[in-house]
Amino acid sequence: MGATKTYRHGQILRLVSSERIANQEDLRRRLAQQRLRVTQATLSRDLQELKLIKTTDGYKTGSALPDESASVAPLTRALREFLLDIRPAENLLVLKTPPSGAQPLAAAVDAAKFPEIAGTIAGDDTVLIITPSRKTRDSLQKKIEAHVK
Amino acid sequence: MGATKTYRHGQILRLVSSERIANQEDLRRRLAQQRLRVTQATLSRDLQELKLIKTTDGYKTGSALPDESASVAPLTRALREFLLDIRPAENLLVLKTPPSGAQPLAAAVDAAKFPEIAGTIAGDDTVLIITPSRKTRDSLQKKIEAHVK
DNA sequence: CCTGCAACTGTATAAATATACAGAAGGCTG
DNA sequence: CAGCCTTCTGTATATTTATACAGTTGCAGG
Repeated sequence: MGATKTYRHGQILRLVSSERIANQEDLRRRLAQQRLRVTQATLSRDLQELKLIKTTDGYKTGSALPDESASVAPLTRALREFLLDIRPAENLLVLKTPPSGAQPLAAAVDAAKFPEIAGTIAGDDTVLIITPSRKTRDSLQKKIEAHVK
Repeated sequence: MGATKTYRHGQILRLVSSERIANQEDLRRRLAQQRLRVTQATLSRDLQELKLIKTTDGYKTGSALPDESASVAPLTRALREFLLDIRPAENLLVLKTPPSGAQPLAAAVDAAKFPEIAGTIAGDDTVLIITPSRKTRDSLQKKIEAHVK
């Protein structure tokens, strides 16, 4: 019974990686061209099983994601909006923000998942970033400064 | 005017990374607890701007994704279903399947995008995989065998 | 002060996606 | 072979997300 499903999954993966499939209706039509006639409901299930992800640029496999864009853009935004000052101190980095700017900024920094960062603590107008060493702190600082330029 | 939007974005990033936000209604309620009252429509726009992605496990940033699962799972499936025998021959790998199993299996193998594979040819019950060298063939063979175990 | 414009948001609704339910088909056990 | 699972799928519908449109607000230039 099950041969067609696996085959369909293979075809879905192929299509998705080779062209832009904007939604399930698109995909259904595309498959129909190859004699694979199924309903949207089935495709909804297929896409879940294949763990394909809907992006603004069509469905993608988790690995084939543009990366960066998601984590970096909001960080740049947050830094532009909130960052008043950067104060290095050995293996620590202190970011100053306007009142109540620290929480959102820290969230954006955390979301960016810098490998240098051991942890962050945010108060009201101050974010403390802890890195393992002076060297990693320096590397991180450079990256952050690059964002605001 | 725009201060609240950026702040809201920061909060969304924080929430999304710290708890499971299954849908926009969830997110709306969660933000409302913090005096951030906006409608689902606004959140739909926010999530797009932040490039957050909806997964079965809630919204995620592109970087914080589980990975692998997408391409590997269907291959395992296909191998379990179709693979009868593996026959190595120098830089070639011959996979035997039941009648008419070759096309779907080849589709799954292709979709997995192994770096070792130069190309595949599928007949009715035989898939021929071509790799650049004996060494790469060996590497590929090991990977495939690992799937069926 | 007006006028025009751009950014932001809500309301209402369209579009897209997920799912409850039921039926068909294959396999397994006794 | 009957009875019983399990898998897969379609239909119909519920749920979720995106968007057309309109209103508000702040700001820039005249």
